Amino acid sequence: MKRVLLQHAEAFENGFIDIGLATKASGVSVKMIRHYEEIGLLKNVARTAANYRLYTEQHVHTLRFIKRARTLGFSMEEIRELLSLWQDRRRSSASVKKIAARHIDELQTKISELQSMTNTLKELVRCCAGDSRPNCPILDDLAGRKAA
Amino acid sequence: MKRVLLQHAEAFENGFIDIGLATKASGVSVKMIRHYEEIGLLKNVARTAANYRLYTEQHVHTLRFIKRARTLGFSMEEIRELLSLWQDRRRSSASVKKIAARHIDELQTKISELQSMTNTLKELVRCCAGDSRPNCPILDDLAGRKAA
DNA sequence: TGTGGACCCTACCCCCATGGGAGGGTCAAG
DNA sequence: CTTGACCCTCCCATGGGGGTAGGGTCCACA
Repeated sequence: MKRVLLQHAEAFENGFIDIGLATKASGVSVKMIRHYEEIGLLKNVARTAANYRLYTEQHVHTLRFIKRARTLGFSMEEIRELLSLWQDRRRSSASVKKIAARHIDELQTKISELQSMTNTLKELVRCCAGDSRPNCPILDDLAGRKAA
Repeated sequence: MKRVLLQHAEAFENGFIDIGLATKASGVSVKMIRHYEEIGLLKNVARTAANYRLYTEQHVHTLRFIKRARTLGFSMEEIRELLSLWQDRRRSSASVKKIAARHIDELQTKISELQSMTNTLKELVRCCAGDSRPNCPILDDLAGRKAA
Protein backbone atom coordinates (compact mmCIF):
# COMPACT_ATOMS: atom_id res chain seq x y z
CA MET A 1 0.00 0.00 0.00
CA LYS A 2 1.72 3.12 -1.25
CA ARG A 3 0.10 5.44 1.23
CA VAL A 4 1.62 8.87 0.66
CA LEU A 5 1.01 11.28 3.50
CA LEU A 6 0.92 14.86 2.33
CA GLN A 7 -0.41 18.18 3.45
CA HIS A 8 -3.51 19.24 1.52
CA ALA A 9 -1.96 22.13 -0.45
CA GLU A 10 1.16 20.11 -1.15
CA ALA A 11 -0.93 17.25 -2.55
CA PHE A 12 -2.72 19.57 -4.97
CA GLU A 13 0.61 20.94 -6.18
CA ASN A 14 1.63 17.37 -6.93
CA GLY A 15 -1.38 16.79 -9.18
CA PHE A 16 -3.61 15.00 -6.72
CA ILE A 17 -7.26 15.94 -6.38
CA ASP A 18 -9.63 15.37 -3.49
CA ILE A 19 -12.82 13.34 -3.59
CA GLY A 20 -14.98 16.39 -4.36
CA LEU A 21 -13.05 17.16 -7.51
CA ALA A 22 -12.97 13.46 -8.40
CA THR A 23 -16.78 13.44 -8.22
CA LYS A 24 -17.02 16.42 -10.56
CA ALA A 25 -14.43 15.00 -12.93
CA SER A 26 -15.97 11.53 -13.12
CA GLY A 27 -19.68 11.97 -12.51
CA VAL A 28 -19.51 9.24 -9.86
CA SER A 29 -20.97 10.13 -6.44
CA VAL A 30 -18.76 10.55 -3.38
CA LYS A 31 -20.50 7.55 -1.82
CA MET A 32 -19.78 5.30 -4.72
CA ILE A 33 -16.17 6.43 -5.12
CA ARG A 34 -15.55 5.33 -1.55
CA HIS A 35 -17.51 2.14 -2.17
CA TYR A 36 -15.49 1.22 -5.27
CA GLU A 37 -12.32 1.66 -3.27
CA GLU A 38 -13.69 -0.54 -0.51
CA ILE A 39 -14.48 -3.40 -2.90
CA GLY A 40 -11.04 -3.12 -4.48
CA LEU A 41 -11.77 -1.47 -7.82
CA LEU A 42 -9.80 1.67 -6.97
CA LYS A 43 -6.31 0.91 -5.72
CA ASN A 44 -3.47 2.93 -4.27
CA VAL A 45 -5.63 5.79 -3.09
CA ALA A 46 -3.29 8.12 -1.18
CA ARG A 47 -4.23 10.19 1.86
CA THR A 48 -3.28 13.57 3.19
CA ALA A 49 -1.97 13.95 6.72
CA ALA A 50 -5.57 14.74 7.71
CA ASN A 51 -6.76 11.44 6.19
CA TYR A 52 -8.38 12.99 3.12
CA ARG A 53 -8.38 10.70 0.08
CA LEU A 54 -6.22 11.82 -2.87
CA TYR A 55 -6.84 10.77 -6.45
CA THR A 56 -4.81 10.90 -9.64
CA GLU A 57 -5.96 11.32 -13.24
CA GLN A 58 -5.71 7.55 -13.57
CA HIS A 59 -8.28 7.11 -10.81
CA VAL A 60 -10.63 9.47 -12.61
CA HIS A 61 -10.19 7.43 -15.81
CA THR A 62 -11.05 4.31 -13.86
CA LEU A 63 -14.16 5.93 -12.36
CA ARG A 64 -15.36 6.98 -15.79
CA PHE A 65 -14.72 3.45 -17.05
CA ILE A 66 -16.80 2.01 -14.23
CA LYS A 67 -19.57 4.51 -14.83
CA ARG A 68 -19.76 3.74 -18.53
CA ALA A 69 -19.75 0.01 -17.81
CA ARG A 70 -22.60 0.42 -15.31
CA THR A 71 -24.51 2.35 -17.98
CA LEU A 72 -24.16 -0.71 -20.18
CA GLY A 73 -25.53 -2.88 -17.39
CA PHE A 74 -22.37 -4.76 -16.40
CA SER A 75 -22.33 -6.06 -12.82
CA MET A 76 -19.57 -5.06 -10.44
CA GLU A 77 -17.98 -8.49 -10.86
CA GLU A 78 -17.98 -8.15 -14.64
CA ILE A 79 -16.53 -4.66 -14.26
CA ARG A 80 -13.81 -6.07 -12.05
CA GLU A 81 -12.86 -8.45 -14.87
CA LEU A 82 -13.06 -5.75 -17.51
CA LEU A 83 -10.91 -3.39 -15.45
CA SER A 84 -8.22 -5.97 -14.99
CA LEU A 85 -8.20 -6.68 -18.71
CA TRP A 86 -8.10 -2.96 -19.43
CA GLN A 87 -5.06 -2.62 -17.22
CA ASP A 88 -3.36 -5.66 -18.73
CA ARG A 89 -1.48 -4.72 -21.89
CA ARG A 90 -1.06 -8.39 -22.76
CA ARG A 91 -4.81 -9.09 -22.81
CA SER A 92 -6.46 -10.68 -25.82
CA SER A 93 -9.45 -8.89 -27.30
CA ALA A 94 -11.10 -12.33 -27.35
CA SER A 95 -11.26 -12.37 -23.55
CA VAL A 96 -13.01 -9.01 -23.52
CA LYS A 97 -15.35 -10.01 -26.29
CA LYS A 98 -16.29 -13.14 -24.37
CA ILE A 99 -17.37 -11.13 -21.32
CA ALA A 100 -19.37 -8.75 -23.46
CA ALA A 101 -21.04 -11.60 -25.34
CA ARG A 102 -21.95 -13.31 -22.09
CA HIS A 103 -23.42 -10.05 -20.83
CA ILE A 104 -25.46 -9.65 -24.00
CA ASP A 105 -26.87 -13.11 -23.33
CA GLU A 106 -27.79 -12.15 -19.79
CA LEU A 107 -29.49 -8.99 -21.01
CA GLN A 108 -31.40 -10.84 -23.68
CA THR A 109 -32.56 -13.44 -21.20
CA LYS A 110 -33.78 -10.65 -18.95
CA ILE A 111 -35.45 -8.89 -21.87
CA SER A 112 -37.34 -11.99 -22.90
CA GLU A 113 -38.52 -12.58 -19.35
CA LEU A 114 -39.83 -9.03 -19.15
CA GLN A 115 -41.29 -9.33 -22.63
CA SER A 116 -43.22 -12.43 -21.71
CA MET A 117 -44.57 -10.65 -18.64
CA THR A 118 -45.77 -7.74 -20.72
CA ASN A 119 -47.29 -10.05 -23.32
CA THR A 120 -49.33 -11.80 -20.67
CA LEU A 121 -50.30 -8.55 -18.99
CA LYS A 122 -51.29 -6.87 -22.23
CA GLU A 123 -53.58 -9.76 -23.04
CA LEU A 124 -55.16 -9.57 -19.59
CA VAL A 125 -55.56 -5.80 -19.85
CA ARG A 126 -57.11 -6.21 -23.28
CA CYS A 127 -59.70 -8.59 -21.80
CA CYS A 128 -60.51 -6.32 -18.85
CA ALA A 129 -63.52 -4.04 -19.28
CA GLY A 130 -61.97 -1.35 -17.10
CA ASP A 131 -65.31 -0.07 -15.89
CA SER A 132 -67.00 0.24 -12.52
CA ARG A 133 -67.98 -3.41 -12.26
CA PRO A 134 -65.93 -5.76 -10.07
CA ASN A 135 -65.52 -8.59 -12.54
CA CYS A 136 -61.92 -8.60 -13.68
CA PRO A 137 -59.94 -11.13 -15.75
CA ILE A 138 -56.67 -9.74 -14.36
CA LEU A 139 -57.60 -10.70 -10.81
CA ASP A 140 -59.02 -13.97 -12.09
CA ASP A 141 -55.67 -14.81 -13.61
CA LEU A 142 -53.75 -13.90 -10.48
CA ALA A 143 -56.16 -15.98 -8.44
CA GLY A 144 -55.35 -18.96 -10.63
CA ARG A 145 -58.60 -19.14 -12.57
CA LYS A 146 -57.85 -19.64 -16.21
CA ALA A 147 -59.33 -16.83 -18.27
CA ALA A 148 -61.58 -17.72 -21.19
CA MET B 1 -56.29 -10.43 16.09
CA LYS B 2 -58.11 -13.74 16.04
CA ARG B 3 -55.32 -15.76 17.52
CA VAL B 4 -56.64 -19.27 18.00
CA LEU B 5 -54.55 -21.41 20.28
CA LEU B 6 -54.85 -25.08 19.47
CA GLN B 7 -52.95 -28.29 19.92
CA HIS B 8 -51.24 -29.47 16.76
CA ALA B 9 -53.42 -32.51 16.04
CA GLU B 10 -56.56 -30.60 16.93
CA ALA B 11 -55.67 -27.83 14.50
CA PHE B 12 -55.25 -30.30 11.65
CA GLU B 13 -58.66 -31.79 12.42
CA ASN B 14 -60.09 -28.30 12.10
CA GLY B 15 -58.71 -27.86 8.60
CA PHE B 16 -55.63 -25.86 9.42
CA ILE B 17 -52.28 -26.73 7.88
CA ASP B 18 -48.80 -25.91 9.10
CA ILE B 19 -46.20 -23.89 7.25
CA GLY B 20 -44.61 -26.96 5.66
CA LEU B 21 -47.87 -27.99 4.03
CA ALA B 22 -48.55 -24.38 3.07
CA THR B 23 -45.20 -24.32 1.27
CA LYS B 24 -46.06 -27.47 -0.66
CA ALA B 25 -49.58 -26.26 -1.44
CA SER B 26 -48.51 -22.81 -2.62
CA GLY B 27 -45.00 -23.17 -3.98
CA VAL B 28 -43.88 -20.26 -1.80
CA SER B 29 -40.84 -20.85 0.41
CA VAL B 30 -41.15 -21.05 4.19
CA LYS B 31 -38.98 -17.96 4.45
CA MET B 32 -41.21 -15.93 2.19
CA ILE B 33 -44.45 -17.11 3.78
CA ARG B 34 -43.21 -15.73 7.09
CA HIS B 35 -41.99 -12.58 5.38
CA TYR B 36 -45.34 -11.92 3.69
CA GLU B 37 -47.02 -12.21 7.06
CA GLU B 38 -44.52 -9.80 8.56
CA ILE B 39 -45.19 -7.14 5.93
CA GLY B 40 -48.92 -7.55 6.35
CA LEU B 41 -49.93 -9.47 3.24
CA LEU B 42 -51.07 -12.53 5.18
CA LYS B 43 -53.45 -11.70 7.98
CA ASN B 44 -55.04 -13.63 10.82
CA VAL B 45 -52.46 -16.36 10.91
CA ALA B 46 -53.39 -18.55 13.86
CA ARG B 47 -50.94 -20.38 16.11
CA THR B 48 -50.87 -23.67 17.94
CA ALA B 49 -50.19 -23.78 21.67
CA ALA B 50 -46.56 -24.47 20.70
CA ASN B 51 -46.47 -21.28 18.58
CA TYR B 52 -46.59 -23.04 15.21
CA ARG B 53 -48.26 -21.00 12.48
CA LEU B 54 -51.57 -22.36 11.17
CA TYR B 55 -52.92 -21.59 7.71
CA THR B 56 -56.29 -21.98 6.04
CA GLU B 57 -57.15 -22.67 2.42
CA GLN B 58 -57.71 -18.94 2.02
CA HIS B 59 -54.12 -18.27 3.04
CA VAL B 60 -52.92 -20.74 0.43
CA HIS B 61 -55.01 -18.95 -2.20
CA THR B 62 -53.41 -15.68 -1.17
CA LEU B 63 -49.92 -17.17 -1.39
CA ARG B 64 -50.61 -18.48 -4.87
CA PHE B 65 -51.95 -15.06 -5.84
CA ILE B 66 -48.76 -13.41 -4.60
CA LYS B 67 -46.61 -15.95 -6.37
CA ARG B 68 -48.39 -15.48 -9.67
CA ALA B 69 -48.17 -11.70 -9.32
CA ARG B 70 -44.42 -11.92 -8.62
CA THR B 71 -44.08 -14.06 -11.74
CA LEU B 72 -45.64 -11.20 -13.66
CA GLY B 73 -43.10 -8.81 -12.15
CA PHE B 74 -45.35 -6.85 -9.79
CA SER B 75 -43.59 -5.28 -6.80
CA MET B 76 -44.71 -6.09 -3.28
CA GLU B 77 -46.41 -2.69 -3.05
CA GLU B 78 -48.33 -3.32 -6.24
CA ILE B 79 -49.26 -6.76 -4.96
CA ARG B 80 -50.50 -5.19 -1.76
CA GLU B 81 -52.85 -3.01 -3.82
CA LEU B 82 -53.94 -5.92 -6.00
CA LEU B 83 -54.65 -8.10 -2.98
CA SER B 84 -56.80 -5.48 -1.36
CA LEU B 85 -58.77 -5.04 -4.57
CA TRP B 86 -59.09 -8.81 -4.90
CA GLN B 87 -60.54 -8.97 -1.43
CA ASP B 88 -62.89 -6.04 -2.03
CA ARG B 89 -66.10 -7.20 -3.69
CA ARG B 90 -67.02 -3.60 -4.48
CA ARG B 91 -63.85 -2.91 -6.51
CA SER B 92 -64.04 -1.56 -10.03
CA SER B 93 -62.20 -3.47 -12.71
CA ALA B 94 -60.91 -0.06 -13.83
CA SER B 95 -58.81 0.27 -10.69
CA VAL B 96 -57.20 -3.11 -11.33
CA LYS B 97 -56.65 -2.33 -14.98
CA LYS B 98 -54.94 0.93 -14.04
CA ILE B 99 -52.39 -0.86 -11.86
CA ALA B 100 -51.71 -3.40 -14.56
CA ALA B 101 -51.34 -0.73 -17.23
CA ARG B 102 -48.92 1.22 -15.05
CA HIS B 103 -46.91 -1.94 -14.52
CA ILE B 104 -46.80 -2.62 -18.25
CA ASP B 105 -45.35 0.88 -18.68
CA GLU B 106 -42.69 0.18 -16.08
CA LEU B 107 -41.79 -3.10 -17.77
CA GLN B 108 -41.61 -1.50 -21.18
CA THR B 109 -39.38 1.28 -19.89
CA LYS B 110 -37.07 -1.34 -18.41
CA ILE B 111 -37.13 -3.36 -21.61
CA SER B 112 -36.13 -0.39 -23.73
CA GLU B 113 -33.28 0.44 -21.36
CA LEU B 114 -31.99 -3.12 -21.62
CA GLN B 115 -32.56 -3.12 -25.34
CA SER B 116 -30.48 -0.01 -25.82
CA MET B 117 -27.70 -1.59 -23.78
CA THR B 118 -27.71 -4.69 -25.95
CA ASN B 119 -27.80 -2.62 -29.13
CA THR B 120 -24.70 -0.74 -28.07
CA LEU B 121 -22.96 -3.89 -26.89
CA LYS B 122 -23.75 -5.82 -30.03
CA GLU B 123 -22.26 -3.08 -32.14
CA LEU B 124 -19.11 -3.08 -29.99
CA VAL B 125 -18.86 -6.86 -30.13
CA ARG B 126 -19.33 -6.74 -33.88
CA CYS B 127 -16.37 -4.35 -34.14
CA CYS B 128 -14.12 -6.42 -31.89
CA ALA B 129 -11.74 -8.80 -33.61
CA GLY B 130 -11.90 -11.28 -30.75
CA ASP B 131 -8.42 -12.59 -31.36
CA SER B 132 -5.20 -12.73 -29.34
CA ARG B 133 -4.25 -9.09 -29.92
CA PRO B 134 -4.90 -6.55 -27.14
CA ASN B 135 -6.55 -3.89 -29.28
CA CYS B 136 -10.24 -3.83 -28.39
CA PRO B 137 -13.02 -1.41 -29.32
CA ILE B 138 -15.09 -2.58 -26.34
CA LEU B 139 -12.47 -1.43 -23.86
CA ASP B 140 -11.93 1.71 -25.94
CA ASP B 141 -15.61 2.55 -25.58
CA LEU B 142 -15.62 1.93 -21.84
CA ALA B 143 -12.49 4.05 -21.50
CA GLY B 144 -14.34 6.91 -23.17
CA ARG B 145 -12.57 6.84 -26.52
CA LYS B 146 -15.09 7.14 -29.30
CA ALA B 147 -14.93 4.15 -31.58
CA ALA B 148 -14.56 4.77 -35.30
C1' DT C 1 -6.61 35.75 15.30
C1' DG C 2 -11.06 33.99 15.02
C1' DT C 3 -14.96 32.39 12.76
C1' DG C 4 -18.07 30.46 9.34
C1' DG C 5 -19.04 27.58 5.71
C1' DA C 6 -17.76 24.14 2.67
C1' DC C 7 -15.61 20.28 2.58
C1' DC C 8 -13.89 15.64 4.38
C1' DC C 9 -13.90 11.43 7.55
C1' DT C 10 -16.12 6.98 9.69
C1' DA C 11 -19.99 4.38 10.99
C1' DC C 12 -24.32 3.41 10.95
C1' DC C 13 -29.32 2.59 8.86
C1' DC C 14 -32.56 2.27 4.70
C1' DC C 15 -34.39 0.35 0.13
C1' DC C 16 -36.11 -4.65 -2.45
C1' DA C 17 -37.04 -9.61 -2.33
C1' DT C 18 -34.80 -13.41 -0.97
C1' DG C 19 -31.63 -16.98 0.99
C1' DG C 20 -28.71 -18.85 4.73
C1' DG C 21 -27.69 -20.22 9.19
C1' DA C 22 -27.41 -20.48 14.38
C1' DG C 23 -29.51 -21.98 18.42
C1' DG C 24 -33.36 -23.83 20.45
C1' DG C 25 -38.25 -25.95 20.97
C1' DT C 26 -41.86 -29.58 19.36
C1' DC C 27 -43.99 -33.50 17.23
C1' DA C 28 -44.69 -38.24 16.12
C1' DA C 29 -42.99 -42.75 14.85
C1' DG C 30 -40.31 -46.51 16.28
C1' DC D 1 -37.22 -42.47 25.26
C1' DT D 2 -34.70 -41.50 21.33
C1' DT D 3 -34.35 -39.86 16.71
C1' DG D 4 -35.09 -37.03 12.97
C1' DA D 5 -38.01 -33.98 10.73
C1' DC D 6 -40.14 -30.28 11.55
C1' DC D 7 -40.99 -25.45 13.63
C1' DC D 8 -39.65 -21.04 16.07
C1' DT D 9 -36.96 -16.34 16.45
C1' DC D 10 -33.07 -13.59 15.38
C1' DC D 11 -29.31 -12.07 12.79
C1' DC D 12 -26.56 -11.55 8.43
C1' DA D 13 -25.86 -11.35 3.32
C1' DT D 14 -26.87 -10.10 -1.42
C1' DG D 15 -26.24 -5.33 -5.22
C1' DG D 16 -25.89 -0.82 -6.13
C1' DG D 17 -26.86 2.55 -4.28
C1' DG D 18 -29.09 6.76 -0.80
C1' DG D 19 -29.31 9.18 3.67
C1' DT D 20 -27.74 11.00 8.10
C1' DA D 21 -25.19 11.81 12.38
C1' DG D 22 -21.31 13.31 14.69
C1' DG D 23 -17.08 14.70 14.21
C1' DG D 24 -12.50 16.80 12.01
C1' DT D 25 -10.20 20.05 8.47
C1' DC D 26 -9.30 23.66 5.19
C1' DC D 27 -9.44 28.24 3.63
C1' DA D 28 -11.03 32.89 2.90
C1' DC D 29 -12.40 36.93 4.92
C1' DA D 30 -13.07 40.12 8.77
